[in-house]
Amino acid sequence: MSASSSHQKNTQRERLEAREQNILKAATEAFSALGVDGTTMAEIAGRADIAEGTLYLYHKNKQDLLAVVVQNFWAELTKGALIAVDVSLAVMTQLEQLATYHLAALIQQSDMVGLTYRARLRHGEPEYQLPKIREYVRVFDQIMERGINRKELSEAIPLWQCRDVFYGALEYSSRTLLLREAQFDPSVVKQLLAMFQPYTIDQTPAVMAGQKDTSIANRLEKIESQLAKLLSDRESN
Amino acid sequence: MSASSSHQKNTQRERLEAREQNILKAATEAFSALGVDGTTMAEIAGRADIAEGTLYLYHKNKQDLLAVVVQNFWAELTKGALIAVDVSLAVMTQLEQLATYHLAALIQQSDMVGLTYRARLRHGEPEYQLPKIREYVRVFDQIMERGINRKELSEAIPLWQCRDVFYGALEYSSRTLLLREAQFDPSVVKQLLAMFQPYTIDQTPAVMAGQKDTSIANRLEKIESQLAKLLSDRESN
DNA sequence: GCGCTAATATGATGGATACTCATTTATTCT
DNA sequence: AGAATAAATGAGTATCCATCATATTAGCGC
Repeated sequence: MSASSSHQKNTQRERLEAREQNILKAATEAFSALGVDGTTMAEIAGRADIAEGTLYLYHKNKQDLLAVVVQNFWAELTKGALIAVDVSLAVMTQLEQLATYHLAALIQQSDMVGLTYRARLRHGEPEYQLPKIREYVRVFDQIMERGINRKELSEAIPLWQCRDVFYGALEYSSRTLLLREAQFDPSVVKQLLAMFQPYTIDQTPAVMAGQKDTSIANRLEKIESQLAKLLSDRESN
Repeated sequence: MSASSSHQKNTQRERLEAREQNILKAATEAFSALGVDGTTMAEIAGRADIAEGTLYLYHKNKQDLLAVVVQNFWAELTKGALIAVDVSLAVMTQLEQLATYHLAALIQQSDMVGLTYRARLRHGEPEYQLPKIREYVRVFDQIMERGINRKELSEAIPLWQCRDVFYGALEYSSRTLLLREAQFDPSVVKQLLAMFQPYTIDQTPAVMAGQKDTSIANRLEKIESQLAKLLSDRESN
């Protein structure tokens, strides 16, 4: 029956897929624990229960395997970020959620940050940027775009510069926290978001500001009309 | 004569020092051009015109040599930063000078950033921070301290978080600019500094704002009271 | 079930490189 | 000048990435 043959095929494919996953897991754990230079291909092969040569059927070389490991990490991070951000809330709240998620992830999986820097170095130099990281960064961009569409953020906001401030500050903060052997610190996120405040268009205050203006204008108008009345009275005398 | 012997000693020491400098220069250029993995000890030895074994009289191993190269870079950067910052100017201007200097340096010597990440990885893992980098970072801290002392910055300013925002944002920005093959962009510095504005205590504007407020409020009140008097006088007539 | 073919897995092997060490060369001191 | 000390050398070693000829397994028609 075709079902049986396709079942065979599936188990075969599944075995290959499982092996692929085994290698990925083994490599991730090894790189993470021992560092890139501390990890030999033999070590990875051993952890994945395959021969050293077999690794090269799945990955061109060590650098390539590292890139796959790192890309996988950022892809998973993207999934988590999309879950962590609640699109229905205010944009600044979404940013807070993303920042919190990002900072916590960097602290918890700090090894991956180092591996990411290492994976970027292709020997054909042009300081490549990994596609999965681009996708991850898009989560931030999407929030900002929503903010502009919803008129919660100024259209004049310099998007890419904000992005660099956002991710740059969080990465450096995570390193600082790790250096102090400190835990996640929500004040980092709070301070960072406060710096974005100037770009927000606070809905209610806009109205309040208008009210203030009208109150001054009203007082001025009243004064003007009273003055005019007085003057016209004086002239008529 | 002792002068002659000391002269001998000096030239000897000078020769060793010169060799040390030769090695440093050769290693810096090689690492910068070829990357850490692309640079062999033989390559460095060749560029420094010495035998491979001689390298190991000056540096324990490749990793150690890399660390020296990177430390030297940051030490030079510190010198430059201290020159670039004019202590007599307003603190926000000093920050602008430092940011400009830092961003320009990162763009111009972007290889060094990658080498720095590589140098941090000691095999005895604890994510060491290089002393010369700490010194460099102190330039920022000193400016901020000055700002607090001079009452140009709020005492409540979260120092280390600002530091991470500052350096994190600039490093990420430099990467973005390089990725776009763009040049130095002063707007990056301007936008970044604008985000620090809330922490400043603007001297003259504070007074001016006070004057404006009191002046407008006072003028309105004065006018209103005068009007009220006139009106009441009119009524009494 | 049974060959035949194609796909997959293996580990011995080659080449490259970081680092060592016995030996050689230079320098200092008397 | 000559002994003693310091510096330099490069052949040798161990390790590791990557390859490839060989071995094993799976797919499939009969």
